[in-house]
Amino acid sequence: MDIERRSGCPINLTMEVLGDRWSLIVIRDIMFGNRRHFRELLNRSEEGIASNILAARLKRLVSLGLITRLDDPTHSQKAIYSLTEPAIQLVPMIATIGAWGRRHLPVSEDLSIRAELLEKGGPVLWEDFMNDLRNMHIADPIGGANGSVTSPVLTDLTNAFLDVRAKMKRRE
Amino acid sequence: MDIERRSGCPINLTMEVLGDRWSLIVIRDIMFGNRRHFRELLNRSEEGIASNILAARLKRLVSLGLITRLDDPTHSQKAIYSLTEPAIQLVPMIATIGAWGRRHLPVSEDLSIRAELLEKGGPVLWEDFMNDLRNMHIADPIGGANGSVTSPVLTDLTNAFLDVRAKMKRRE
DNA sequence: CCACCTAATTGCAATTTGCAACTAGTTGCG
DNA sequence: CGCAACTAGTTGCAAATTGCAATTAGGTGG
Repeated sequence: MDIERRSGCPINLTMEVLGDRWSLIVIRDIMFGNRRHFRELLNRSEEGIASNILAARLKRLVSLGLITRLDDPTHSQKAIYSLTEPAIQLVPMIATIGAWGRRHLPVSEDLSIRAELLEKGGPVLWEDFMNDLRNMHIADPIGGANGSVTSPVLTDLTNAFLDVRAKMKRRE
Repeated sequence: MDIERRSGCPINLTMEVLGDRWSLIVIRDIMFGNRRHFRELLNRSEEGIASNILAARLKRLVSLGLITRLDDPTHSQKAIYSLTEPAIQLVPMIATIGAWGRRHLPVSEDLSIRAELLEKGGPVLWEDFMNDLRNMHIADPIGGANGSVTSPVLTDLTNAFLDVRAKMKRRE
């Protein structure tokens, strides 16, 4: 698969790659939710992606070099989706997007705590996170998928999210 | 107009607002090209936007509060489109998007020089640019549109772009 | 007064999206 | 073995969106 290349502008080309309603959502779930299998991405999606759309986006992202597809040794039909280096380098962009959305759009408290921490952590935290992601997606994608390789940064973000969600539940 | 609100995640909401092929392109042209009228946006577009798409996007961006539409006093049919504060705060996001695109996609030399300077300038330059944009779009949108209020940062970016483009022409 | 400029709108074909059902095969458990 | 549940998708179809070309309705300037 190839992009259209309406112009050589970096903004335009990035929008041609990621400028649809689902591509960045899929990358976000792989990156922050560590969803590494089709079913995880499908069933645990906040936004309720349809299976055909998910399949099409995964295929497209693989062909664009943003994710890789690897056979899961524990199940001959299972595939492990992992981020590539270009996708990992989206961390600063995703952090900036999250910071803008949190400030200007009607976000919910639980789903925006990670964006808040990511913004507060700044480039130093982003670099740590990117190094964690390299370990879980490039150095050892199988270990990253089955939980034997973890990310300290992601653990902190996830715990903060679960804390806020629990707090919200108690308030109900 | 309202967004769909599939979920309260900041990434998702931002993609619901800007996650299509044209919205950010239009904002980019207003912001970096200072295209403030319909015809300028239509005819001087690198990517060749169609008039119906441009009209629909302008209407949508106005209703989402990212741009304003003001009657041009020099021509009763002309409208001046200006950025609002939320759109001006997209500068860091656009800079980060441009930096990623420049690094990972087949950009052209002329159209990526601004992204390079914006990345090199960092948050300090972004703040200067945002203050310039406030002068040209919020404090005095008419002056900003007719050229009597200008932006030093934008002048530098534009000159660098024209230099590179001239250099490329000479090499042909 | 007429050509050109202004911001769109309209008609229509092609593409994309979204939903629901379905496929084809694998695995775990009794 | 036998069967339910799980795996990654595919298929069919209606609805919405996009993109192109032509057109509209009025305004301006010589």
